[in-house]
Amino acid sequence: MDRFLSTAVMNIDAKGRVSVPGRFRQVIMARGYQELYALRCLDIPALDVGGPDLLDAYEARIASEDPFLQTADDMSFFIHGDGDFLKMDSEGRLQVSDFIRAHTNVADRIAFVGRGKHFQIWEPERLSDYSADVRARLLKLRQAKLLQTSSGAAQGEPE
Amino acid sequence: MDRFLSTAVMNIDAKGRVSVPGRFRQVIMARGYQELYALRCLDIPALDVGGPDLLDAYEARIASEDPFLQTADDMSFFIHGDGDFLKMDSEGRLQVSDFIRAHTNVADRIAFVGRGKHFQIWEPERLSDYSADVRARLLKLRQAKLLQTSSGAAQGEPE
DNA sequence: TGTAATCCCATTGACGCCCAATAATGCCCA
DNA sequence: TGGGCATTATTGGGCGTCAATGGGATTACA
Repeated sequence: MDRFLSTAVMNIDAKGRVSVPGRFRQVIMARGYQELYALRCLDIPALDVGGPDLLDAYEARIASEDPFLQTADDMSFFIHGDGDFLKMDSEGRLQVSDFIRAHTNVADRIAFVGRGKHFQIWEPERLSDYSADVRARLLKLRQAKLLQTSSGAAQGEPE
Repeated sequence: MDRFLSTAVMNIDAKGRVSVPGRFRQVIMARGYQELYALRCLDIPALDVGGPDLLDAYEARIASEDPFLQTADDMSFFIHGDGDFLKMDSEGRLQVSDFIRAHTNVADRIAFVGRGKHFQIWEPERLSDYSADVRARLLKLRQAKLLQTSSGAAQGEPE
């Protein structure tokens, strides 16, 4: 499997380092990432972390914007200038920099959240809050769909 | 048969392990699953467990969404980040992790419920409650249909 | 030359692997 | 149809391995 999946919470040691979960390290190697690039998410206190192809997705997004509008320029600034590299040491640990701390508010524990082709970094408490929000939104969506199609009832799950 | 069918309740041992029912293990092998992936059901205290193709269905669903809307992001978060791997040991047992316990409330016994292409994990008591709920809903639905179609009453039905 | 990042090695503890014991099931034969 | 046997599923628990961690030594950088 070469996708980042599941969530793991790791401890930050006295020197400010944190081990990247073994499963994630396997994915990083399988994908051939030599270095990790981190971007601050716009509307949530999390970082998107991935290889060079993390930028590809964003750049494709920029390409679809009108280059004369400010949006494209803002996006470029956000992606190319406002990110940071995360270097892993020989043990697969990375330094929890101020860049990470300031945006996520992590203190002594840090959550790694798989997102398929990349992963996210969260402060565990904030993550669980966000997770509850997401689940509530999806449940609402599901119930709305039920009302659309048939009469109520039918509790089953997605096939 | 290569579908997960029926229900089995198994004991959790002192080391926090539980044997996957032999019948389910046969299906797992027949389907060639090397590892199992578990998702927390949205509105019930159960886990959906299946192979990698459990994700495939969801990812196909995501692909049909506008990737820049929040719904697609929520779905990705739920599927990629909010699940967990269940590793089976050489005897076909799996570790009952906190991830499982927190959502299902299992203590010392755990119910495996076949759902065709995947199966579910339940706390036995809650499962029987849920089973009663499902039957009640279906019965209500059926009776409502009866009233709609034919003249009222009609108590005894063909078995 | 002080600070911080990186490397290296030791320790720990969880997890997977293995073997053995018991229980359950199906099968065969009288 | 019933009893005995063989096979398999389910358990229990010991042990080794490896990931996660802690901390000292070394190097890079300002």
